[in-house]
Amino acid sequence: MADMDHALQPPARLRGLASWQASKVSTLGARLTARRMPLGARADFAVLAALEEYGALSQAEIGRRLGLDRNDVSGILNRLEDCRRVDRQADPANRRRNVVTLTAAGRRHLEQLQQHADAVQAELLAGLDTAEQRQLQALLAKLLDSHKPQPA
Amino acid sequence: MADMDHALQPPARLRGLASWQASKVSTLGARLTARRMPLGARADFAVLAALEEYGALSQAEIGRRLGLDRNDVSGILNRLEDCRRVDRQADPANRRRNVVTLTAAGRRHLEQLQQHADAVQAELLAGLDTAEQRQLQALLAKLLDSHKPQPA
DNA sequence: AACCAACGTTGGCTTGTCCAACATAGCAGG
DNA sequence: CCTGCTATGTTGGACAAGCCAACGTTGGTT
Repeated sequence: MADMDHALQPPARLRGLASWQASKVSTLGARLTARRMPLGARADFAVLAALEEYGALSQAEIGRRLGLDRNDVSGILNRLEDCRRVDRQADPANRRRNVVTLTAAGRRHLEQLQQHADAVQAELLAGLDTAEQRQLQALLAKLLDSHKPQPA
Repeated sequence: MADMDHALQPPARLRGLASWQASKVSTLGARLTARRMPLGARADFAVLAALEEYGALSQAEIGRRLGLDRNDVSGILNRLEDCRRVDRQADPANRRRNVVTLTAAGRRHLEQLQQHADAVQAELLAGLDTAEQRQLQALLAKLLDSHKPQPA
């Protein structure tokens, strides 16, 4: 038994490697998310959340805030616009830009996704007590802040 | 200034979402890794580390310990075998299995990759002090342990 | 003998991340 | 004015990771 437990452990060289750990936690989160959310909902959630918090944004601003490429923002907005969850119009003040706005349907969809996200969050962090969960979130946030300039 | 800082922040709905944070940290680690390591070296490192720590393994065991699919293990081993970094032979005791062994070249390559991994690790965690780094690693390890049964 | 489970392989599909090229629009210099 | 330079949005494709399906082989069970 103890032998089998030991046999299933990942090697020590990986157990303490933060980039490997983060990758595994990330795919774990992706699996849990996939069970509850419709297809491609993760990116949608991020974009809708940005619009809800900051109001109208250009696509480039969305990308900068979320760490996404312009290209991918474009595709996500196509999906969202098809479902009438965002409104995309040329900015009269700067015709290079598109002003993206959250619609009522988009706001409703955001709240739905938020519930799924909360459920996934609880499931993912179930093995940690409340204090540990907050610690983990704080440490990850600090780590990400320290790398802010880099993302595209 | 403070305005612009605020403008670049991701929305609050995401900042505290562990699955989103982990995903971002993961891609950050991938970016840092890609700058130093040859192509496809992350999976190679994991497999070589497993062989170094546990000795000869079957492909299925490698997959279980690393949370990888059999399919992907197969491909990784093709790469490693082409470079003579592992040896793959049918198990005489159970002809379904392949016994995978680390070669001297594989061991050398592992140590090289370990150095790169250490550098990436340091860069990734640079924004945290030593105590915070250990805390983060411990919390991630505990989280992963709590989900052990699930991975394929 | 017949059935089922495990193993390794091939092939393909989906996400997420990223890069290159293009056309348009604003801006700065002369 | 005209000439670059930058920013923006779009299209297309490359690439790694993760996953699933199917197949043939082998081992174990009944």
